[in-house]
Amino acid sequence: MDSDCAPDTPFGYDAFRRHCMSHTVLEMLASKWVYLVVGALKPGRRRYGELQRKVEGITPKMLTQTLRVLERDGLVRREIFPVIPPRVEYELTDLGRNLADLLNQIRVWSEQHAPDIRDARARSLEGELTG
Amino acid sequence: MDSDCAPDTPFGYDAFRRHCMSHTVLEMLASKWVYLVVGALKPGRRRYGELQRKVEGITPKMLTQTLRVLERDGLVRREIFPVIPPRVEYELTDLGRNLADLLNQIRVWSEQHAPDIRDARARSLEGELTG
DNA sequence: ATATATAGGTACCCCATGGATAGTGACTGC
DNA sequence: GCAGTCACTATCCATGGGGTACCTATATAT
Repeated sequence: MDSDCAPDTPFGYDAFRRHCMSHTVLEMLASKWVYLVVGALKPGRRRYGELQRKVEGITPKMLTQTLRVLERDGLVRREIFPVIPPRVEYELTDLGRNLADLLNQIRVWSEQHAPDIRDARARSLEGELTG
Repeated sequence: MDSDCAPDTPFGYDAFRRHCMSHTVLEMLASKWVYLVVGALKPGRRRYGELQRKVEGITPKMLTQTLRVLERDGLVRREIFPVIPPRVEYELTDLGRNLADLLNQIRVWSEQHAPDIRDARARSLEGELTG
């Protein structure tokens, strides 16, 4: 799990190796909810309910789970205001903002190339049916 | 599922909306095996077994499944040579290469920032124990 | 002749994880 | 006094990721 998984690579880490720390980081990032929650936090600090409304279809369980993972890994900061009804705000850390720029590019790519992929899927289905 | 999920966004797609095509694209990309297989194909065309050795820990089932999804979505091309023992080669399409550059940045990020995240996790655990 | 290795997969089973639904506490507004 | 707000937690169920075994057809080794 330490950096000695690939001493010859630029940063001493190699995500292709299953027990390398960078592999587990990739595992954490490989979630559509991580993309979307980080994307929703990119413009600035947000409350729980705002995130839930922005990320359509996320359940409270998955939103909480995703936020806790991001907090644990130092990408998100959580601030609780002891008022009633409760008020909790989330914001990206420096590390989180750094990552958000990259994840955002992927999100934009998926929006840009959605038609290409839809066409590819259609062609693939077509080929399946006609032989 | 069509582009009318967000007519006002730059490309007519919005990944935050659950039934938008770009959301399903993000869903497809949100897999560590997609990252690693695309990363392994980035330098050039590769055989099945080469991919299996490069992506440490991937099972034949997941490798096949991942490659089929990438092929279906037009990111990877598959070429079969009818010889014995069988020979099958995979390579990125133009669309796949385009994506690979982005995914590669994420993989590099995860290698660069693995120590930061390890430290954050350690601090998080520490806080749990001491209160 | 028999055993083993290769290459690129399938077939099968199991359990962890994701997803859906319901509930909770402490107030405020009607 | 009843519904609504807010940020969750608890519980159940189904999907799908993951592991193992197996397949075909040949070349090589014993």
